[in-house]
Amino acid sequence: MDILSRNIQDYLKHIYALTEDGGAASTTDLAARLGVAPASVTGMIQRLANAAPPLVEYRKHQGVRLTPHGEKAALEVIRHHRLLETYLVTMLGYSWDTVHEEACRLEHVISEEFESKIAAVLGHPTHDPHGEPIPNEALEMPADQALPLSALRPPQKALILRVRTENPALLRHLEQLGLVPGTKIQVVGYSSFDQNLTIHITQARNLQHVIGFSISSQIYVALQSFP
Amino acid sequence: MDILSRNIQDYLKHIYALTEDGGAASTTDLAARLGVAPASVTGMIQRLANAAPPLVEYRKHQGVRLTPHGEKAALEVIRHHRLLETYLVTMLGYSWDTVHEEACRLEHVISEEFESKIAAVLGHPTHDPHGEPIPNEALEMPADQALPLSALRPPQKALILRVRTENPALLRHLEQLGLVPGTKIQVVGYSSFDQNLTIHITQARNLQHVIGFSISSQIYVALQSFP
DNA sequence: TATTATTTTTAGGTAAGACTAAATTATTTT
DNA sequence: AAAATAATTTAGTCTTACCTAAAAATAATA
Repeated sequence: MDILSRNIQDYLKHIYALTEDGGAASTTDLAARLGVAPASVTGMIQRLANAAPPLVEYRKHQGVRLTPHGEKAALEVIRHHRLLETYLVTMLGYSWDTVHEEACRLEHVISEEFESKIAAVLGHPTHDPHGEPIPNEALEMPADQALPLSALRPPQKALILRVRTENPALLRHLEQLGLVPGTKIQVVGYSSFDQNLTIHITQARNLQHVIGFSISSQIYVALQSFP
Repeated sequence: MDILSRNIQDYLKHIYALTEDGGAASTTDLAARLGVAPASVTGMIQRLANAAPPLVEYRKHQGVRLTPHGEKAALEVIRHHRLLETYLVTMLGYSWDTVHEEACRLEHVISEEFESKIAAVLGHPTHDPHGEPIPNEALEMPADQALPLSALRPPQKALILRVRTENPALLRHLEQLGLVPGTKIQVVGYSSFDQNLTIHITQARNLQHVIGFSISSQIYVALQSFP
């Protein structure tokens, strides 16, 4: 298992995402993300677990996690992806809702030389245009204490760190609302019935939006100490 | 045959190169270029000829040429490749002997949006770093009356237009000699025994090199009218 | 025309995925 | 605890997209 196919790289990338919280990734979740049948996932997982060296740790019915080897491979792909997104937006004028697709294709083919050259041109960025952290050259993920906006309650204040979605329509919507990384907000309302949050954008005088859980759970923020 | 595999794209690219002179491309030549057995080429050629629409015109034992459809596909790949080479050298500091490999991988995955964005950033270049013409957006190849340096005899003068090789070692060698696109030269010697040419570099006072046929036949020039 | 070189055919192989259907195992609910 | 539901795995197939070696056919050349 010397060179990993694009497909395998994608599996690893998604397993990484599903296990970031510390748990294991289930067959079904992986299948849903990858758009294939659960049985296909089991098959691939078995291949990954039996590879030398093993890329995942797998016990039947318990889900998978990445081995150190698998994690390294996943981080390599993720670094490629996020550097590419940053490059495309910064240097080629891509909009943040269209970069994902292009980066998904390029991430599997660029060389280490390409990676290091765009990293240098960009000044070794630590976050991509969506605010996602970019693993450094040693593949260490910059840590931050982000929590989902959906966890906040009035009158908490926060700084938007990242937007965890690739849905182009949603990204355009968020951009319109001004809910992008770097924006300072205050939660001014919460409805326990539908979990809607009312968000006030600190910088703008009269800007206020009501957003549902499916949106607020995808926006990650850092709490601002309340004076 | 809606989306063409990388492999097919490579076949088309090489068929294009082998038929630029007007002739047909032979199975053996193609096999040699692609690094596969002749039988494999025959098989693939038949697939390409039977595709809808057909990508090549093929009669047994007569070699292949591209159909208009196949040519269009080939030019698309070639445009990608040459724009990428130009971009990598100009914007990311690649050296002209290392770009080829990177471009070969990227050429198959970039979108039309990517293509048009780098073309714009570069100011719609007509030639790549090796002097090879870049098809324009309409996939028309810029014409020029280049002829191989090996065809010149003393005391003809010429301008180097392009260097038709991807061999990194040879490219480095040529760069050292100063035999790069844009250089003005004069042929000051010819040996009919070994076909060696003695080349004087016009701009430099005392620079003179003796080069063999295997090199001079890969350098393409435009004749300069002799005053 | 005989020989050589090239090309094509034949027959078969591999690797990477994906799929369905049936069987098994876990988890809930009654 | 038994039954029902949900999730997972097995087993067996299929497709695609190549590749190859050896034999046969064709074309080119001495």
